[in-house]
Amino acid sequence: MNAMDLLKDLNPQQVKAVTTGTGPVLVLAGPGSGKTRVLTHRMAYLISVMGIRPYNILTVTFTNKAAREIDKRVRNLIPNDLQGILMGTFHSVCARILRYEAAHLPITANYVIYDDDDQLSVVKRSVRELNIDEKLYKPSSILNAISLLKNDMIRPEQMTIKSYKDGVVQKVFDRYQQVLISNNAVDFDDLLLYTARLLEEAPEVREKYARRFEHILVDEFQDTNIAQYTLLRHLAGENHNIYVVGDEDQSIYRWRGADYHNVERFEADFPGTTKILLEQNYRSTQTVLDAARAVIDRNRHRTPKALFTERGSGEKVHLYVARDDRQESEYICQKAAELINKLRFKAGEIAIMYRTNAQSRLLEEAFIKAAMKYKLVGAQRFYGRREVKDVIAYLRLVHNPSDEVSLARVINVPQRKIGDTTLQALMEYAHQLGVNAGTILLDLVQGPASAHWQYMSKGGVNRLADFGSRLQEWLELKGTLTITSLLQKMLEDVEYRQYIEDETEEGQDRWGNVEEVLRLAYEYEQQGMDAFLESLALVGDQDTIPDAPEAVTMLTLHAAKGLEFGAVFIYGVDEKVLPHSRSLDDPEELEEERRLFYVGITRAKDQLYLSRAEFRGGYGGMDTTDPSRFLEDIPRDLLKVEGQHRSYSSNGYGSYSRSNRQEKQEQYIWKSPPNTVPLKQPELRYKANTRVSHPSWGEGWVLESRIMDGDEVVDVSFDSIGLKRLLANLAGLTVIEKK
DNA sequence: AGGACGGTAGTTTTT
DNA sequence: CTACCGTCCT
Repeated sequence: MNAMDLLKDLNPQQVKAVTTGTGPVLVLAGPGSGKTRVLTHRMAYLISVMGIRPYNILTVTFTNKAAREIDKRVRNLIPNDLQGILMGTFHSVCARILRYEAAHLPITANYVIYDDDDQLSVVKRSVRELNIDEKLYKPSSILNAISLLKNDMIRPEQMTIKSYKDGVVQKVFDRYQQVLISNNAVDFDDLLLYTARLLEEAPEVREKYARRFEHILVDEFQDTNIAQYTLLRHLAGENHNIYVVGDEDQSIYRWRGADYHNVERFEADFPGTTKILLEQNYRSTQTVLDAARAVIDRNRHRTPKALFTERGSGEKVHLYVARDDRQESEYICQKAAELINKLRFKAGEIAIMYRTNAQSRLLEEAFIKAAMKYKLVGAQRFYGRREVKDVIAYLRLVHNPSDEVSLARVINVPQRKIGDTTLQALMEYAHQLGVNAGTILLDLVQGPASAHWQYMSKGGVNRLADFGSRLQEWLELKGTLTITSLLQKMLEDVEYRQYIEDETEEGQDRWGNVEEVLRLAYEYEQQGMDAFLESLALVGDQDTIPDAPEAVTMLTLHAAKGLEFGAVFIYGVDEKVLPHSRSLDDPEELEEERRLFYVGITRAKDQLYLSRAEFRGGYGGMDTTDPSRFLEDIPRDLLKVEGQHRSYSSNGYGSYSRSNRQEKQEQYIWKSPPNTVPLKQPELRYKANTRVSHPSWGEGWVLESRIMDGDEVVDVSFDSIGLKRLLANLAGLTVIEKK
């Protein structure tokens, strides 16, 4: 492909970004401005115009999805020209480097990667061994602290101890790391950390990679943490050809260690950086962009961007103020139905976003009631399922018998009468001798001849030895069988199927999940166990969720990043929800909440619906709310307020705490009775024994119809699917005949 | 080893 | 309010 063809569909800013010279480049790309487009065209430009060999290019992303997308799009531009390129997520690139450079590390090349659950179990064990009170210091909070320290590349001994808790974290951190190393395991953070340290401390390794990667490209740069930034700095140290793309305004992972100040650091560390702004937006209407800009402009430490579009101003932003959160969810459901039925929106073009997962519940209820299809993003994870983890743990154990976390997971699953006491005794004994439980287990296979036999409990030792010989056998088979056959053999040996597949539907599902793992294993026959386990650990299941274009998407604002929808609803734009109550006392966190709102707004192509409720279900009863402070920043003339409640006297967004106490009193009056002016009871549109027709379920008989909460609720027995409860206003039923 | 009870916490989650 | 975890009891 020649340069002309490559550039023909780009705007001037994009052309500049794609064709700029070598050296450090910082592309700040507003939402919808063609960030991925620029990155992929730049890669194609490097290879086909500048003649760079793919082997000398490194491209890193945060998600597998992004990596796949970029790969696909570059191949589209320059087919068959990517041989030798290294492209992948930070974690997978690091995993590869570490496998290759294991000789420099405290682990061997067949190390396993621990996920959150595994990490937590190591922390728990460490906490117990150190006699720390789990009530006072929750393992999950300690783990969180450890993770942040690792992201910042701080070793236990480098910590500043400001509180007793810091001291606890320090001790656990130290122990935790020892356990990981002795298990020949790394956690997600270690992948980055080990690589960053390796490049920092081993000049010959650093030079090798820094020379190879003549050009480095980074996606979503604003989300890098210190470890990632450090490793990039070292990798780019030789050639300085580092091309980073990002947007400070979309940095929403501070709590995971991401530090958008890396954008500022970048300019300082790489003098002569070419900085390019992409400000033309191809996604949203000008109204949406103006609202977004009004919200984000109040943040500091950012490069101001003037997003513009050629799409025209479009519709106003809808703001709906509901009485309570239930009504708010019903409103959204109803509006979504309207968009689909009246405005011919595809359900898949509609998304509902919220701050916390818990908020999805009322929405789901409303959708179920209205018989509307929806899909929930990020609810249940395939790899998080118990049976999947069990099966993987078996495989990991055979791959790396030092892995005590996996051993502990499977040694009594299915039950082998090896209880906690026996296992603890085994591990303690092993640690005293400075070896792993697996080592002892395998030695016990010799029976009473084993030097360790007498140190185990009488009852437990035989059962341990039994499991040991199983493990021994599998280890011997490992070299001869394929992954699939080995896995099948193991599952048969332990009668795993009988264990999980009971008569229930759930049992069937579970076995189905196991079969899915087997199927995945089959795909890795050629690449081997290392690659298979690595991909299980590092490849999320984002794309194992089937696409459902006929359903409305419900997702958190975080999960919405990088996506776009024709119509976007943002649910719960109230103080303490967005911004979240936990962020209120920290200005940095408030800025991040603001970015989160910004990300949500800028997902919308045509229609944006913001909603809030004057009463919201707290932990106990109902709480009164204040409108989100972010709403105040959106100019009134961009909004169309659609709420139907209370006075709009104060500022038009529903109650606002100008005179809070008085307001509250007033609201309580409002609450009881709930409808001071009783809503007119709508008349029943459907009666029992009426033949009706539904757009998707066909015909059925009305069994009963009544008014609930001011809505007509109809029970219909459909010929196709049986009994359904529907809202008359939304279901779109037509009467066929009356009996 | 599994069920019942009680206490406690209750954001976001690319890998 | 509920969902989850740990503990205790059978």
